[in-house]
Amino acid sequence: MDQLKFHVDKLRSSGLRPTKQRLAISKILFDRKKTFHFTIEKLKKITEKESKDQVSVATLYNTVHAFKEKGYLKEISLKGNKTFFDTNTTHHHHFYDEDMSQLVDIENKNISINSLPKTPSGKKIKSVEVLVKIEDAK
Amino acid sequence: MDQLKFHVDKLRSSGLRPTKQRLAISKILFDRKKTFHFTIEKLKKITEKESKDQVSVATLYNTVHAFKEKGYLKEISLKGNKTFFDTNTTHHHHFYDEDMSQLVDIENKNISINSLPKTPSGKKIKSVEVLVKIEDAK
DNA sequence: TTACCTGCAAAGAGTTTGCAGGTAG
DNA sequence: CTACCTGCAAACTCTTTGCAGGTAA
Repeated sequence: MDQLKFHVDKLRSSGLRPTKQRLAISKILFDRKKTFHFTIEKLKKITEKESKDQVSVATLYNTVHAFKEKGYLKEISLKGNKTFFDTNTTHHHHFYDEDMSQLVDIENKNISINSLPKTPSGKKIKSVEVLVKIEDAK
Repeated sequence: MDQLKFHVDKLRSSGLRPTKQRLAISKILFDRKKTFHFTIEKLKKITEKESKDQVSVATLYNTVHAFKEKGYLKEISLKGNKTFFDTNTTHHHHFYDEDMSQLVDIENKNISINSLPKTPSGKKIKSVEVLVKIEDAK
């Protein structure tokens, strides 16, 4: 069962033991071909539907945060109360549909920035994130 | 007293009566030459220092939100628990120093984006926001 | 066994809301 | 006067933490 090993390794390398609940979370997050954008609330609903074992919010939070620390997940800069995570950890950007509260990836190669002002002294650039907000066409 | 009229008008046009507390808030926000970035918490500390009248959080929230609805303030897309507002309502971008939790404006003309991917069908672009995260140079 | 993990529930942090007394028009 | 506004505190939402019983190694 190589698929299982994949998830066990993700958990162990994040400093977590592979328990039933955590394996269920790992499968939901990483057994997909396309990028997955989610909030803890959304992830909770999916575990309730897809996993036979109950998963508490405490476990969701500590597992997601461990994955994020390890770099397997990225947190997205968005205003609002809820925190969004992204399984696409490459350098990329987003469309954000506020009406639908939905994110769509924009590949980095599809955006290019011509010029940037000088960085404040003593500082260096850590990342450049572009957020394109969209709405229904009139 | 033209300065007073300026603030009274800002409040009235936002659908609010000009009370002592609200005038104090308006002065703190708009009597400045430079852009002001703030959270409700920061604004509360300033009112405690600069205004002789006490201002409750309820008043801070409803006044700031009315200004935002009217377009006198802009909410900034940033991850995290606290909501950031900006007195610069023009189309512009930001440097964000996460260590200092501090924002610096980048004028729109100082950034140019070469290409954008096609917008999802049935949608149109509402805004394009660039966030440049910075950190201490090594 | 031992150390870590679980669900639960309580605690925190930021924001919003309900209310009784106060103020602008 | 009337409608709106105030401060206070309670309520809400999302997230974090403490704990007693359970599980991986």
